[in-house]
Amino acid sequence: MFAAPQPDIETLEPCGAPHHEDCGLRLTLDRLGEKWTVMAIAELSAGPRRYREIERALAGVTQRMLTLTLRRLERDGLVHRHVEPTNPPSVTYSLSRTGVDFARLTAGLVNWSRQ
Amino acid sequence: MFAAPQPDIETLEPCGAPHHEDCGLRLTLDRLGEKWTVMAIAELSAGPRRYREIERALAGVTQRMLTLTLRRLERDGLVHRHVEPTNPPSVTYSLSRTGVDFARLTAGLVNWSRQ
DNA sequence: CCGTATCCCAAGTGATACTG
DNA sequence: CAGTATCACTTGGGATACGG
Repeated sequence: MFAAPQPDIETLEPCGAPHHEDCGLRLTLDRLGEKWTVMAIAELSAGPRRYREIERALAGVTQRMLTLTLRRLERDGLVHRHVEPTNPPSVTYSLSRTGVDFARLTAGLVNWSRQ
Repeated sequence: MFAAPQPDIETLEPCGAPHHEDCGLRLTLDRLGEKWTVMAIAELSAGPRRYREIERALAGVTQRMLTLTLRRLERDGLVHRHVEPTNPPSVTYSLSRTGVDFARLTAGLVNWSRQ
């Protein structure tokens, strides 16, 4: 994952404490709480996408938020960003191995949320 | 679950749009993003707990945030709140059926976050 | 097409004090 | 014991405009 190792669920308690805010679980949860992350991952789980394609798929997202979301995902190793230096430029995003795992995880959330 | 039905992952896109903010997935994700929710659920997954016990388990939580968290979980049907009208009062929280399901789901998140 | 740069507001959270 | 009531702060996110 993208951060430090973490105890199991029986000793989960201190994870929210000030001195534990950088733990892996917290990073995961914070990410899930971000407004556009899961939808971006879902869209990319269907295959590589260009910036504009993702923008269209995520109805209502602003360019600012989409860029922020994708950059964070890239920083954390969940997506790859490939730039084709044409004019105008062409940028393609795709899931990394970790990103695919994450997508599987969130698919479980999606299903659970339906019933 | 605690809200409206939802399309599957292939048609997930509009879920973040203004007119879809009340969908089940969004509610689930927002809840996961809340700071103390998952830890409270984890603590309760080990058995019923009194207010003070949860407070001690969630190192760093304020009374305000703990109450807010538990009230939201109760409102959404994930935990039960049982008041024993003694003096001083004794209040016990426990997971509902749905809460147990939710705990299982988050356990997956915990494991994934560890590596 | 693919972004950056500002400005601004509302929500989530924390600190602290008080109470039946 | 199990909360409420305020206040103050920080951050995420939206609106808008501009740029290579």
